[in-house]
Amino acid sequence: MWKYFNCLETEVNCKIVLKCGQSFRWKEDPKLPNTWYNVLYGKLWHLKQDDGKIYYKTHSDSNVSSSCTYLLKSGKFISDTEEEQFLRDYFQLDIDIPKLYEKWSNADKNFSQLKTNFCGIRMLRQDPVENLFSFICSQNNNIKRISQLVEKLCENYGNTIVESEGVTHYSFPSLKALSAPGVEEKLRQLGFGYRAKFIHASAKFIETNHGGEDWLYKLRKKSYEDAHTELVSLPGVGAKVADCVCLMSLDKTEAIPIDTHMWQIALRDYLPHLKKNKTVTDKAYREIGDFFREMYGEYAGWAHTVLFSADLKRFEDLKSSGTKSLDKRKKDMNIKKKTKKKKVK
DNA sequence: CCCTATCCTGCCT
DNA sequence: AGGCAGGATAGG
Repeated sequence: MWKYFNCLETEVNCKIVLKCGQSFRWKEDPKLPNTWYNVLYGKLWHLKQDDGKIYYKTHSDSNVSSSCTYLLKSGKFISDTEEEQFLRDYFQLDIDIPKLYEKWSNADKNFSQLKTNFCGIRMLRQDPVENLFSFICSQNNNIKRISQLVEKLCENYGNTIVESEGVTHYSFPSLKALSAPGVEEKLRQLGFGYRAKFIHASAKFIETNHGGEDWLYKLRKKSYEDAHTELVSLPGVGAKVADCVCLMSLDKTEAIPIDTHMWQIALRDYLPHLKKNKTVTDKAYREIGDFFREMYGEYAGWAHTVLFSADLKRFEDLKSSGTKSLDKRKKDMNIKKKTKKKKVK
């Protein structure tokens, strides 16, 4: 039933990688610990990491997979016999993470303290359509609600892939489905708020101005700068979302999304002089990105994800260890805000 | 260039 | 019942 290949946790740490906010659809199976499932490219996938191996199996009722637009780096479509190859591509296993960790540790003392507790954190190579629209949903939201919204997109505009144990699993919707008339109204009704307009408008924009999702895939072949410039021309896509898409699905390893978490990390540990800023200006945004790119090199975006995940994990641990520590952290943040305001005045 | 207000909603306190 | 969240945008 399960197939597998060898893969150490120092290479891939599924527990973190699948749940750190790169991708919003991986769910841990409550009955099978350390097991996750998700629909990718027309199939329902189950993954399990154990004993230096990654186990996997897939299901699909329909032949949706034959119509999916996904291409492996080799340029081939995925078929049943190529599932391992697909996973190696999805996890980008040709990239030697321990070696990169070594490099980043030498460049950054702060990083070297993380490397033992947070090993095996790497970028997934996601589908650009799912990646783009998930991150349009992400603005002014937390992971939990982003996941809920993404799921609603799939339920309402995706295809049924497989039904098992009373649960229907859907694919992520196509660009065409999201650009159909009435989508904005429907999404508003479903609780997307002002993001409804952006989702519909971006889908339509790509369809009419660029001729469909092929344009998105082709951004993989363009430079980081070019791809970024193209993406921010979409409605609802600013520098941060564009960098997420560049990094997570367009093979731009140097792209560094600066969200409020990374902003805090940068102020705290690397660029304290930016504390004078009230908001993340375009200039500061670039300064932070350039700083990390200079320090970490070609795969700076991947290094950023390690910093980010470590910070996120700490925060979640605080949360689950009781409300006391959460309150304390919140209070700390409030105090900081107040003192900051005073300084400005 | 920097700053501010506004956009929606659910989840949290 | 009010604050706020893994932002984007328009306008001053």
